Amino acid sequence: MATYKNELSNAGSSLTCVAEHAGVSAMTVSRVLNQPNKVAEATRQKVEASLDALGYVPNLAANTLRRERSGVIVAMVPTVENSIFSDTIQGISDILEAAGYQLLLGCTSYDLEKEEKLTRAFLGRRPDGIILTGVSHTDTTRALLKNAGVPIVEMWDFSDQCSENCVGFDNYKAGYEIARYMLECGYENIGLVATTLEHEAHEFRAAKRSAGIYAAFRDANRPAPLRRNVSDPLAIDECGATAADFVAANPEFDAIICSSEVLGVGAIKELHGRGWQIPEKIGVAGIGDANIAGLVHPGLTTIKIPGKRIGERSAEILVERLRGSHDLAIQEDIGFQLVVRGSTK
Amino acid sequence: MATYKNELSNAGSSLTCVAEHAGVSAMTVSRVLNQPNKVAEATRQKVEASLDALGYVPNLAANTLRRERSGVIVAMVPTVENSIFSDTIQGISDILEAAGYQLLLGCTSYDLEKEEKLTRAFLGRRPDGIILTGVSHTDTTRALLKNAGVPIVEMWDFSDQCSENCVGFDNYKAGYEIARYMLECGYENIGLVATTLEHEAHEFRAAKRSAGIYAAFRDANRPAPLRRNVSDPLAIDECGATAADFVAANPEFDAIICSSEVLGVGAIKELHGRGWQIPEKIGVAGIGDANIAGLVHPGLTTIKIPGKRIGERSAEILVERLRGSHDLAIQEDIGFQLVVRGSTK
DNA sequence: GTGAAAGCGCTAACAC
DNA sequence: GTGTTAGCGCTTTCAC
Repeated sequence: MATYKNELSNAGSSLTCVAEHAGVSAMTVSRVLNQPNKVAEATRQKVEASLDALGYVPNLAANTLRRERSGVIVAMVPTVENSIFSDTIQGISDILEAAGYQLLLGCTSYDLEKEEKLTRAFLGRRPDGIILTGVSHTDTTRALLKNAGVPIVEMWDFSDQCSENCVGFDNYKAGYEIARYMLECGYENIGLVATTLEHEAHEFRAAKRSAGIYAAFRDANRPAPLRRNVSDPLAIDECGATAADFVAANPEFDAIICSSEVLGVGAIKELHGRGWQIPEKIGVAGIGDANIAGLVHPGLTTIKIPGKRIGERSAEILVERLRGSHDLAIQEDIGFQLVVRGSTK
Repeated sequence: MATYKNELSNAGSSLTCVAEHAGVSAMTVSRVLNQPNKVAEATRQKVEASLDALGYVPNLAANTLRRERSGVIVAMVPTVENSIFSDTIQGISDILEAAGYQLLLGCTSYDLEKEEKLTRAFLGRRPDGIILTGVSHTDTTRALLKNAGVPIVEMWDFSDQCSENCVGFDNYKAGYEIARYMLECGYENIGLVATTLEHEAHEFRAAKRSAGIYAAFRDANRPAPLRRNVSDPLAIDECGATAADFVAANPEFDAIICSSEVLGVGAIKELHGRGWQIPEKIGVAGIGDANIAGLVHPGLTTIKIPGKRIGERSAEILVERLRGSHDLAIQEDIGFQLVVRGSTK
């Protein structure tokens, strides 16, 4: 005897329930959902009424199992708490939603081991595609991804030697550019405040930016800048204190380059608080312009990275790939932009 | 004949493949994965070797289908681009990860219709729980949720009459508190700059905050403040311009209350830029302290909302509920905090 | 235009 | 301790 659930509990309401309710077969209901034009008008209306009456919600787990296609895209970013990647996530989300995909978001905390763990866990969902931040991953992560045969996009970095899809900017050039600008401004004694994340591997994006900074000094025939590292690059007050202490300890400095937006803004706030004149007494530059560089006074001279665009393009490329429009890996340099504000003269 | 895939493509590698490779039944492999102590040591090692050799990744779609439990929690927030909800998401993510759940994130753009759409789509994944922002939803959304029988938590608002789990703060009180503070400061002519989102329903959180503000004026026997609305409450420059124009048009103002952090910060920047002395000439207050209120100069006097805590508790309560520890709905008032900075005297 | 059968990968329930 | 059977909800294939 029929056992379809009534309107008060669709928790188990299946195609079969709807089929019984409408007096047709499950297949017909499935067709109404997926290829309605292959169903007679009268049948369709009958089925749609039952669909409504039972409050049917398709079970996408069954769908995934049968179709070997989940409609899920995984994206992993280093942090979601800080706003660095907020607009990237928004960009990804917008594109995926329009294309009918759902977003499974992971947060790696800048930790490749955690990225590996998440990759393993997420692959269980049989995602149709994966967006990763950066081009550095553990060997196991790479193996897992390759093994799974899922198309991937690496974002927020750029390398034309990459075999994967890759959307971002050249972190080395970004570092080079801000340093070049500061040197051309005529600053004589520039200090560098940077994160320590880069100890891991030279592939890291922060390490690339530092490398670019050093290269600009070399090309200008200047000695490498004195450097101080911050331990928690997202803690703005701590960053500011470190930067200000660094300046205080090196009276010859006329400027500092900070390797991130948070660092730069923290430095401006703290130096300002301690009575240093910016930019007269000390110039400050940063890298990154997500949402706070323009708020402090004076504003932070920095490198603007089009995060939303990176997210959008990453998702777009993945979607195109899934539609089969592209077979070759795409490497896309989104570029960046020098933004000069009041923190430099 | 056996057809298990080799190491280069696990795309289809199933329990059965692993079982054949190890010379056992699929059930035994399943046991090694789920209840290893019920398997003989020797068998276990053999199976684990095969698991490794084939790079087996469990298919969670099949798991979900069979177990009627997906291990997925859905969370929906109004925006992911602005940092308002960033730490809430981080809080949710931290707790869920520790509890072994995956997070499916949705962004409603402050739109209840979109929330309904997303709800429908996400329910297809058979999530084990759902976290929603606010207590206002369309009737259909409510019906869908009820019908699905999924435990839910509503966050970022608080109502002790709510039949659902609810974690947040009293938006009305938050509005009341900032207005009360400004009145007690001795400001005589206060303007109100607010968002227009509240046109929808009086349930909306922004509308509640406004209602609280008006109530504070009434309780102080003051007439309702003059008010101006901003159209895009997330566009900081536009917000600032609107606020500054409002002040310029009403020379009698000695202070303004802004209904959000972005508004408040935008106002300070723009007023400062136009040469208004803050707080001497004009006081500025806001609501919200996600990450920028303390960066402008002077800092914004505002209401700090513990977003991360809200996210953590929301996820915790959901997880407890899923473990069966609680049956009754929990309403938890996380509270808020008045933060006085330089923008008020 | 519609339906019946089979099977995606997994595990609960029951043998042995 | 291990294997067999059945079925979760869906769609592909083929039959009518």
